[in-house]
Amino acid sequence: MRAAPTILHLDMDAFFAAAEQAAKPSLRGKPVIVGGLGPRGVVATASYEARRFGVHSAMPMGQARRLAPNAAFLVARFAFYRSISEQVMELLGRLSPLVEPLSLDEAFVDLEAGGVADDSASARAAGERLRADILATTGLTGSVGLAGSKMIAKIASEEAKPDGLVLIEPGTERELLGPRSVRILPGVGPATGEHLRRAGMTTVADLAEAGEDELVRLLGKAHGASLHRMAQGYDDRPVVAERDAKSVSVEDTFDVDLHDRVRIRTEVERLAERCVGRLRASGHSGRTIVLKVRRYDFSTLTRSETLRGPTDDPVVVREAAGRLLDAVDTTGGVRLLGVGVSGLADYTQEDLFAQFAEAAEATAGGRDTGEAEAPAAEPAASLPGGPATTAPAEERHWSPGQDVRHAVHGAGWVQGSGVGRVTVRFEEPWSAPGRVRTFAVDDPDLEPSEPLPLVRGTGRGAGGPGRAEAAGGGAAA
DNA sequence: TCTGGGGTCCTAGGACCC
DNA sequence: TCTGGGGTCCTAGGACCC
Repeated sequence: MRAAPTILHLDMDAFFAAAEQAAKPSLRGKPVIVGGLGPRGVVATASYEARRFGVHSAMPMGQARRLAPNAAFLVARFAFYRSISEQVMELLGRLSPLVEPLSLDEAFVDLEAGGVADDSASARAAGERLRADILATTGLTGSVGLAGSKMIAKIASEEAKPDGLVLIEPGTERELLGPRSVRILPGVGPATGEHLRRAGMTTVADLAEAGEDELVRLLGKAHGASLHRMAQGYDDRPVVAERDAKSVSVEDTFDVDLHDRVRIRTEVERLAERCVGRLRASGHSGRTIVLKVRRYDFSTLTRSETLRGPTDDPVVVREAAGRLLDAVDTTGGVRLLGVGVSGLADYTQEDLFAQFAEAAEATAGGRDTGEAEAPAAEPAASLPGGPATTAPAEERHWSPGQDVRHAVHGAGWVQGSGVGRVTVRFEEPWSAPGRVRTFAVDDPDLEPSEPLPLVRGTGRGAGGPGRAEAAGGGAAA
């Protein structure tokens, strides 16, 4: 809590969808929906045009298709969004050493710590300059909230959307919050909201008038106490630059439920190896292995096992996950499987002794030479997001939204594919809306390519044009 | 075409220890 | 020995967030 509104919250507007519109001129001004395109996909982000049809984040894709059948439906390209995010975060870093990213498209910045603002006027100026810089660098708009606390800054940026800035003068928090729904407070979701409603509290003012004792009785110690403070407009959480990861996990929802026990085991092992790949990439090892199973009826359970010491050995994690699976009843079918590791330790501080003991124990049954094979064993999953990570090598798969390059027609993106054909629109971020052409899916002139930068000249970020990775050449026979 | 994937934090009970 | 109380670790589940 401070006397000047020097805590800034940035929230990029409809980030994934806006990035796609910036990359694809023909989609500007049109409804765009980004998310999982499979039979069980959900919406990650809907453009403002799509929101007018009632489409929103976390909505099942099937429902989104019914509401907005003419929208462009695109697969999420996380590597691309990450490259834009890095450019934005770098701009934030110029304002202050205290930047706390919350996700790819959202962050808090402590302007006071950066020495760029110490009152309302200077804070507003810094916020407006930031918005202009983001637009110039990425071609995208972001909304800014400024306030004396994190909570209020976040509420302010929400209020500012889209493409705006809202500053809330310290001292006016309570009158601002009072009449609003309890749901605007961070930490009040559907369940807590319903809980409070049944207790007769629907507005923040209701909450503020309730005693702390009552809220604690209703919601538990931590939640009740924190809500009591938030409702008064009181929030003194600092902006924290680096927070260590606490867990790493991967999960897959299958297009159809899995019944075959052997297949289920194979998938768990694959997930374990992917999880370790991510764990190692982050420079960690971990002690607790978690298996997650969602059944046909959406009921979800987790089983965990804590090892004697941290590990980043794929064999150890795979075998632990396998043991956990042994104790789970999967009759009726499995919709989702996940494997996670928590209790993270710095890779460099890893207790090799414990790891050896653990490996020896887990191996009792028959792993041969231990260490040597482990690291290189499974280079497979090359980081999240890459559309083709799970695609079989033989048959080329074209995802809607994917960037491609054609030997004759140049840069474009996949609009759709089916029955042996793929439709490509040829345009670039800075070009006019382009033309559509159709090819055979195995056309040797067509290859996947890297995203182009959104703003011409700022060559950084998206990896630059040209480099295609055409695994093994297009003539897959 | 009914429900993703990656996280965080909290609670509660039991085991175990002092 | 009729019975306490606190602290920590582990496990499972739930709410919430983007």
